[in-house]
Amino acid sequence: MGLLAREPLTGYELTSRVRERIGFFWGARHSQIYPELAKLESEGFVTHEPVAQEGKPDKKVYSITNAGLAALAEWAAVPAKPGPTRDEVTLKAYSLWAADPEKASAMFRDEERRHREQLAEYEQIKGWMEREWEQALTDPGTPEFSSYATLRRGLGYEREYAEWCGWLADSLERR
Amino acid sequence: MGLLAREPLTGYELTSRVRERIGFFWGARHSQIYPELAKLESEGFVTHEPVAQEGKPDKKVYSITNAGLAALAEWAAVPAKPGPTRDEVTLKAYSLWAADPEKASAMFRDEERRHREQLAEYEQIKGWMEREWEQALTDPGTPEFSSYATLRRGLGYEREYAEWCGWLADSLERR
DNA sequence: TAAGTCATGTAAAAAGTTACATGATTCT
DNA sequence: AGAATCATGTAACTTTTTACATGACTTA
Repeated sequence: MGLLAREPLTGYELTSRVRERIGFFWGARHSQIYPELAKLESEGFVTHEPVAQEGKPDKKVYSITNAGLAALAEWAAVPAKPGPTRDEVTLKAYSLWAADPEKASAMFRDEERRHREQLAEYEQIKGWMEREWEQALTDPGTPEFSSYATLRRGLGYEREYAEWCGWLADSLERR
Repeated sequence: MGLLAREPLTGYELTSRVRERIGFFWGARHSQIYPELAKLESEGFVTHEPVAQEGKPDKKVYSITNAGLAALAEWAAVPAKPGPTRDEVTLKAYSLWAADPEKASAMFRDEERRHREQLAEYEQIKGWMEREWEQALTDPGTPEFSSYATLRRGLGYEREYAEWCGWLADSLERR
């Protein structure tokens, strides 16, 4: 719904937006999205308009309703109950003492590289946002500011993760 | 299994260890743990010994087998496939533009406070580990080092999260 | 006397993933 | 010719959570 509040989308587009735009902190497959859209529609939070297309299958363009936007605004400011974070890499680190140090350090080097790549990508996007959205970013009431805020979270997360992986790999190599 | 590799435990103790020791990066309730222990036992990765107690219910003390330790060591150095991270707080931030800025900033201040508290707790434990485990922490082949490594991850995670929440709350208040 | 700890399980429900199913167009 | 994109759904399966179920002892 956070995505539909910004622009009307088809289920298909929603699926790719989830992956591309909010993938680092939320995930959902199309098999989850289509039933969820139907459910949200039955609750009055979204509506759809059928759009016929030539040369492509017909599609259903979903948009958020006033009730949906109100529910979203309400939900966004209610404290989240602490759900369990699950990080398999950290879980592996907890049993690393039992593993082969060479394989382990290689694994963490690789993990570090991936986080640094992601970091570089976010840094690019951040630069783009600051150039393109200059004005909007001064106002927390714009979707642009919200996007920028979550991006900053991703940036910090990846930086911290990469640094930790690097430190751990260093420690394993200097044994 | 990562916990059982360190010390034999009952299902009940395992449940509390999961919460207390690895809670920030992994979660499991007792209703998941008991069947899982039975499954691991049928696969030969753990065994249990019944222990009769006076004044308390009898218990089953589980320990890891050689096969279990080998499987754990193997698993620990195999790259984790990137499972979906799910962070409801960041998801909320993505729709913050639609919410009441005052409620939103209060929520993020509160979130910040919680992360700072957790950070302080981890800092205490870190100090304790560095004092108590001085020797073991120089050797990545010890369980102590692994515990220390995951704690450092928690520390970095909480610090970054708290800082981001603070930045976001500041931004919302300076609107 | 009420709440908390120790102790182990099962059942039902919710959530999420993987696989099944189809089909035209466009790009390589 | 094969892969990718657009497009929407369902079914089976796995995982996880919440609730049900029991019971003695200890502490406030």
